[in-house]
Order: sequence, then C-alpha cells, then structure tokens
Amino acid sequence: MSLNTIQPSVLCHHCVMSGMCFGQTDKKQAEPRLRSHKVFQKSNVLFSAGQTFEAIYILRSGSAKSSITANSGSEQISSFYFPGDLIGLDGFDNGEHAQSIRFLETSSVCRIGLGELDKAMANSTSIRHKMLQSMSHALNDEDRFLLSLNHMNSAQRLGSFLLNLSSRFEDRGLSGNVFDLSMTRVDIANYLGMAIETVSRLLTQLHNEKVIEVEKRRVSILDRDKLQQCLLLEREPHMLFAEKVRQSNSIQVEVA
Amino acid sequence: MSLNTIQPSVLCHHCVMSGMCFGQTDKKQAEPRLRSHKVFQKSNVLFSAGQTFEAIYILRSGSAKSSITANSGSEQISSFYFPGDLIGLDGFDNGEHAQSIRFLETSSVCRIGLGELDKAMANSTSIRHKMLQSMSHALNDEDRFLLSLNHMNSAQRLGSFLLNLSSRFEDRGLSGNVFDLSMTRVDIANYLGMAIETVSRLLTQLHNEKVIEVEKRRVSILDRDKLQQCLLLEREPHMLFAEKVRQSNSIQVEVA
DNA sequence: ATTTAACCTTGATCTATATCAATGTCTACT
DNA sequence: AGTAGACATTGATATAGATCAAGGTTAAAT
Repeated sequence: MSLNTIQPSVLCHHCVMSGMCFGQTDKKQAEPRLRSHKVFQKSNVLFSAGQTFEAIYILRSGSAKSSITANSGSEQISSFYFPGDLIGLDGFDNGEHAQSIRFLETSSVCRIGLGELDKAMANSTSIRHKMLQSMSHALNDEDRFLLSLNHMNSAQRLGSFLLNLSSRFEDRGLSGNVFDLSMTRVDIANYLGMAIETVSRLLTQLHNEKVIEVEKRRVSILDRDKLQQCLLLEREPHMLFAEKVRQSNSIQVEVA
Repeated sequence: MSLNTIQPSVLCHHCVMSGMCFGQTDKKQAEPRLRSHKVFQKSNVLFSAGQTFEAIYILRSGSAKSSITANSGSEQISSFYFPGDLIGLDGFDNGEHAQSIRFLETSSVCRIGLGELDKAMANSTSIRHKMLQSMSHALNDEDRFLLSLNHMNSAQRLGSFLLNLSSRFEDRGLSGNVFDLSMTRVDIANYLGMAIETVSRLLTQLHNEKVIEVEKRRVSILDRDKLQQCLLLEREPHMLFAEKVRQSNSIQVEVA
C-alpha cells in the first residue's frame, strides 16, 4: 500500500526507480542490471551525519535505522527501513546528510548517484513524481508519528508501532502476523520516546492478555482487532478540549 | 538561513519560485507578476485533509498552521508557516491533501498549479533542486522536532519553540528579540504535546526568571544565552544509557 | 567451557506534568 | 455598553511512566 515502498525483488523492473537503473536505453526490456549493489553487515554504517551527499539508496534486503544527534549528545532514531524503502532523502536539504544510517542486520542496497538521479528527473515525469511522492510520503508518515507521540499513551504507541511493522511486512509479501524484530528493545524505546523498561513491561502485558505472543525478537499478533481498538480509545488529554461535552446539565443527587 | 524560506517581498524575483512565476519568458527581467495572489482572513482554511491536490502555495504574508486528524478525532498541529514557506507538499503522496491549513491571521498566498510546477521542474534544474531541497528541509525539521519531543522536558521544548520562532523571524528581516505570537496557547500546547496549563505556567516562570518577557501575545527575549543553555542540559533519560559513565571507580567513603 | 558484555525482564519508588477546579481578561456581537 | 464565548492564569491533586535496583538470559570471545 505504501507508496514509499515496492515489492522487494532482485529484478530492477520491479523497482520504484526502474527507468533510471536501466540506463535509459531504447530497449526498456533490456536485461535488468543494478547500478551498484553493495552488501553491509549488521551495525555497519551506510553514511553518517555531516557526510557529503552524493547518492540516494534503495534498501534491497535487510533493515536499517536512521538517527540524528542533538548538540547535547542525545540520539533519536527517526525511522526504520525495510526492503524497497528509499534512504538518503535528508541530504537534499543542504548538501550533507543530516542523519546517520546503521544496518540492523546483513543488508544490501542499490546506489543511485546524484547526477544519474537528476538526469532521470529531467527526462522522466514519472521519476520526478516518484521522488516527490516518496518525500511527501515520508513527511506524512512523520506527521502521523508525531500525532501518535503527542496523543497516545505508551501502550498505544507500542501497539501502533507493531501494527505499522505488521502492515509493512505484509506490503512486502511477508507475514503480517508473525515476524521478527530486527531492532533491540533499546531502539524501540528510543524511537517511541519511552524507557526500555516500559517497552519490556508493555510487551509482557500484551503477551499476558493474549493480544500478541512475544518470544525473544519473534512477535505474533494473536488478536489484531483488540490491538487496533485500543488505539482508538481517547487518551482525552485536557489540552484538546476546546469544547468539552457538558454533563453539568445532569444533576447528581447523593443519597446517603 | 533556512533553505525552506525566502526573504519576503512583493517582488517575484526575490521568490524561491521566481523562474516559474515569471512564466519562462526570454526577458528574465520582465515585470514580476504573480500567478495568483489570494488573501485569506484569520481562521480561514486554505485546504482541508482529503481535498484533491491541485497546487502548492507560498505564503506571502501572515501565518498559518497545518494539522492532521486521527481516526479517534484528536488533532495534531504539525507546523506553523511564515512568509516564504512552501505549503501543500503533503499532497504529492497520494493526490489528496493529508493536512488541513488554517490561517492564524489575515494572510496572502501565491498559488502554483501542479501543471505549471511540473513544467518548471522538467525545464529547470534549479527549480527541481529547490523542490527537493524544500521537502528535505521539512523532513529534517520534523526529525529535529521529534528529537525534542522525545528527549526534552516541557521547559526545554517551549524554549526550543521560542528560539525557533525567533530565528525564523530574524531570517525574514524582523526582530528576533521582540515578536508577537500569532498562535494561541492552545495551539502551542497541542504542537508541543503538553497541557495548556503547562505552557501558561512555563511562560510565567520564564518571565519571572527574567529570561523572557511575556505580555499577552508579545514575547521579548531578554536573556538568549540562558534560554539556549537550558536546552543543552541533559534530561538524562534512562533509555539513552547504552553505556553509562562509570563512576564506580571512585569510592565514596562516608564519614559519620 | 568459562568469561564478558550486551540485551532483557521484573519490582519498588519517585516525579514531571496531566488533570481538576476556579477565576480572570479580552473580543466581538447585539 | 453589556453580555457571551474564547482565551489565559494559577493552585491543588493524581498518575503514567521514568528512574533506581537487581537478576536473568544469550551470544560472542578467550
């Protein structure tokens, strides 16, 4: 469903960037060939904040996380990436990367140099649109995430996170009901803005309530409905009450 | 400094989109003419979530806020806009707007239709770059905001917010030390993810500590250093301690 | 095969900030 | 010029979730 992603495939013509990677030959059906296909090991870095922006990447297999670092030294994970996701869009801003990318497991990426990309954008309306679409999608994703940070309690945020992962795996033709987390509890806690102990406790709780099953990094969703419903329950923060439903019309008579 | 903004001006050749708005004539010095220049009153809506994506806009004067709404009905303000800012980038994702835009005061915008925009992007490398740059900038801004939500306490978030406004006003040639808030306390609270009472209390507190002066919507920054310093103080959340500085080497001897 | 370090879980306690409540002030409409 | 509704402030109290503490489990390294 996600426009920012594609079905993972070794074949370039399934790729969001196909037109470009093929090299603009006349024969669109030409043998698909990757521009550059590189493999990284777990905890390797693709690029770091401050590094010159030279290319964008498409994750072909594995997973990764992006993070930024504050002056104070604290780090914030801003996204997790799965096959088909575009990486490196942060670099267009000022010519150097704002984020750092670290792989969560053995992974491979396809590299698209900036020159190549610009040529493709000049020539192809569809590549142009795909780029804008991807960036817009990333922006909207972040907005929704922001909403969840400000308007949901910890349990809801964690539930949201699991459902989001689930649907992303499903988009990729994998099971949305049983999957492995490639990130640690520390990563999850950092991303969702809570303490690692809270993540742990909530997972145990959801497990006990038979909403999910957790066995180490393996998560199974047992009761998707229940998980989704708990996200809709209003946290009802005071700050949102521009107009509070008035119940003051009903008079409470206390019988002693 | 912000690449997402320009010096506000009535003249198009100061505008980030100049090449496009001039209409690609030979004479680049031709009389600047706006494509479309529309005025809105306070609390008017530019577009709403769900509406078909037809154009992007540049705010020429005034200010606005964007917000998204959750299924549960709760609303989250995702940005505030000031003159020179691009509005509507959320629409590229799936052809309809994800956000709603509401003006905070009498404002005017310049409208750039999608067809026009695409033509300009096909022809001009610089317009192409400006678009990618703006979106990337918005993305990075959101990441930084996310970091502040997850790693700062309420006082720090509010301080951050005020300093951010200050520098945006300065970028526009206005005073960064004395300015008027065009948004309500409710807006600020919603944006920063805190209760309106907390916003109010913190403003009063900063006022009492002579860091700022608050008189209704008018804010004056009295001690910028102090304000900046408090943002660097680590909140030191447990969740961040992958490796805690070990002080266990020093032995504390208690003298009774 | 034992050590070390990373990762995770669970319980007890503390605190920042939400929530509840009441009042004050400004703005715009009749 | 008075009234209603939006906006803002301040104090008292409650609580979600952070922090502190301890122990357990796993995986890699010697």
